[in-house]
Amino acid sequence: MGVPALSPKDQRGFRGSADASSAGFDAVDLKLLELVQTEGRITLSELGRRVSMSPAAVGERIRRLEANGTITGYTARVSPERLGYGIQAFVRLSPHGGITLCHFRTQELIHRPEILEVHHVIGEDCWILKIAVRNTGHLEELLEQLSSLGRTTTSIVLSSPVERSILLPPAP
Amino acid sequence: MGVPALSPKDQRGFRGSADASSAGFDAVDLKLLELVQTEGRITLSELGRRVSMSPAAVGERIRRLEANGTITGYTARVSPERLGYGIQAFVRLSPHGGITLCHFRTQELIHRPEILEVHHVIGEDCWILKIAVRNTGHLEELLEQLSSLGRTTTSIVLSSPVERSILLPPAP
DNA sequence: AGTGAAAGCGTAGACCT
DNA sequence: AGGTCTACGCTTTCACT
Repeated sequence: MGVPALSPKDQRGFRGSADASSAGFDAVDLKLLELVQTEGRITLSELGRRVSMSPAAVGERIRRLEANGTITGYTARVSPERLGYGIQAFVRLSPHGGITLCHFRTQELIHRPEILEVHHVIGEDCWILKIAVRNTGHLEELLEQLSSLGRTTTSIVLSSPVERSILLPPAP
Repeated sequence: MGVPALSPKDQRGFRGSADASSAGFDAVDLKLLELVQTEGRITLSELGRRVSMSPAAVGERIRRLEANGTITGYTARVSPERLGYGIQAFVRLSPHGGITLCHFRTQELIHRPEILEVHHVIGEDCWILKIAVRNTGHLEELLEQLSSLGRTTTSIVLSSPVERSILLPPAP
C-alpha cells in the first residue's frame, strides 16, 4: 500500500522540500493531530479553545487533514480481554510453496475475526500475524489451521508495555 | 496487565456462566460496539437511529460500556506515510543478560516516538517491537541503538493486507 | 486562512412508563 | 431499562475581513 497521490489542491501544505518528513504541518496542525488521537470524540469547540481559534477555523483544518489522508478515520478502542479474548499472540508464518495471500485457503483464514493483523514482511519469515484467541484450546485450533499454510512460530504476548496511541511526525 | 476487577454494579451484564467469552453483550451492544469502532465520531442520535432506540438509551449503554472497560477510549487514525514515516518494521529482540524493561537504557529507547509498540512475549525472542522510521538511514540509526540492548532480527513491512479496525466477541 | 453570527441538531438531566 | 421533554451547547454555513 503506497502513499496515495496528492491532488494539486492538497499540496498546499507541503513546503518546497523533497523531504516529506517535516512537510506541511504547522504547530497548530500538530496540536490538533495530538488532540484528536488522544480524545477522538473531542468537539470542534473544545479543540478551538485548546488552540485558541474559532470552532469554524479548526473545523476547516480538521476537514483538510481528513481530505488529504492524514487523518484516515476515527475509532473506539475496545478491550480484547473484556470481549473474551484471553490470549494475544504473534505468529510468524513461512508459507509453503504455492501458498500466497491470494490463495483461497489463505483468504478464508485471514478473514476470521481472530486474525487482527496480517503483515507481509521481508526478512526471515514472510508473514507476521497478530491474533486474539479465547484460550489455549482456541489457540491450538487456530494454529492447526494456520500450519496448513506454512511453518509457524508463535510468540504469546505476556504484556504490552508500549502501545502508542498517538503518532506525530518524526523529529527532523 | 490482567483484566481489571469488576465492581459489583458492572457485573450486571454478565450471564451466570463462568465462560467470559460470550458474556454480557446483547445484540444491541454488539451493534453499538461495531458502530463506534467504524465511526468513532458517530453521534448518539445517529446510533439511536441505527439501532432503533432513543439517543438517551444508547447514551446510557455507551456510558456503561465505557464504565466497565469494554470501550477504553476513542482515537483518530492517522497515516504514518503522510506523517513522513516511509518504513514500518517489526524488530524481534533477545535482550542481553542484565537488560530488562525497567533498565534505564531500555526506558530511554522505548519512549522514542518511532517505537510504536513493545510487546513482552514468551517464545523464541523476548520482545517484539513495531517501529516506524523515515527511511533506511533512520532505520539503521534506530537498529544500532536497539542492538545495544540485545540481538535483533528485523522484518520490514511491505504491506499489511489485514489491519482489523473492529473487534467483536469471538464466535462461541 | 480566520472570525462572528444565526439556524439547525445533538446532548444531558430530570421525570415518567 | 427505555422513552419523552427541555434547556443548553455544538456544528455548519455564510458574509465579511
